[in-house]
Amino acid sequence: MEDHLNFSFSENISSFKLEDFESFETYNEIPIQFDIGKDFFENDHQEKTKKKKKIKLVGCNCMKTKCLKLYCECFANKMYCKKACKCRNCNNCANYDDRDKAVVEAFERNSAAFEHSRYTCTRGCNCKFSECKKKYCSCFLNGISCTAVCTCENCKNIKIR
DNA sequence: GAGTTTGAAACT
DNA sequence: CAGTTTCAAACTC
Ligand SMILES: [Zn+2]
Ligand SMILES: [Zn+2]
Ligand SMILES: [Zn+2]
Ligand SMILES: [Zn+2]
Ligand SMILES: [Zn+2]
Ligand SMILES: [Zn+2]
Repeated sequence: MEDHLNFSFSENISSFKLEDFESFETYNEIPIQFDIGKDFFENDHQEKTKKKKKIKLVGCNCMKTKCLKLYCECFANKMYCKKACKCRNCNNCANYDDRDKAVVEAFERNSAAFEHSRYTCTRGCNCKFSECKKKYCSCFLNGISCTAVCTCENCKNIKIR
C-alpha cells in the first residue's frame, strides 16, 4: 500500500494522510463537512454539522471504466466498491494491481485528485445550463450555496460575488 | 425502464 | 493551456 502511494509522488501528496486513505477503504466511508440530501448516500442526514461526518455511499453503476477513474464515485472518494455497487468489470477492489496503478495515475493527473470530490464540493461548480438548481450542480447537490469560487452561468443558487 | 441532459474527468 | 470526447449521474418521460 505504502509503496504505490509514495512511489515518486512524495511531494505532491505530502499533505495526504495515508492512514486516512486506508481507513476509508476499510470502512467505505468518507468524512464530509456538511449535510447532504443525496440519493447516493444511504444514511440519514438530518443534522447539520460543521464537523466531519461519515457518510456511506450506496454504490456506483460504472459500465466502462472498471471503477478506476474519478468518474467512479467510489474511487473518487477513496473507497473500494462494495456489494451495493452495480458496476461492470470492477477493478476497484483490494489487492488489484490495476487499482493500485490507477491511484497513482490519478495523482499524476492531479495531485489534489482525492482532496476533492463531487460530494465534498470544495472547488465550486462550473455549471452552464442547470442554473445550479438541480443536482447536476455539485453545490446544489451538497445543499450549499454557490460562492465566488464557482464559475457558473445564470446561477440561481444564491450566489455571492 | 429507455432516452436525454449535464458538467466533471479524461483525452488530444 | 483550450477544445473535444468520454463518462456516469441526474433528469425527463
Ligand atoms: Zn464505479
Ligand atoms: Zn462502486
Ligand atoms: Zn466498481
Ligand atoms: Zn452549479
Ligand atoms: Zn456552485
Ligand atoms: Zn451557481
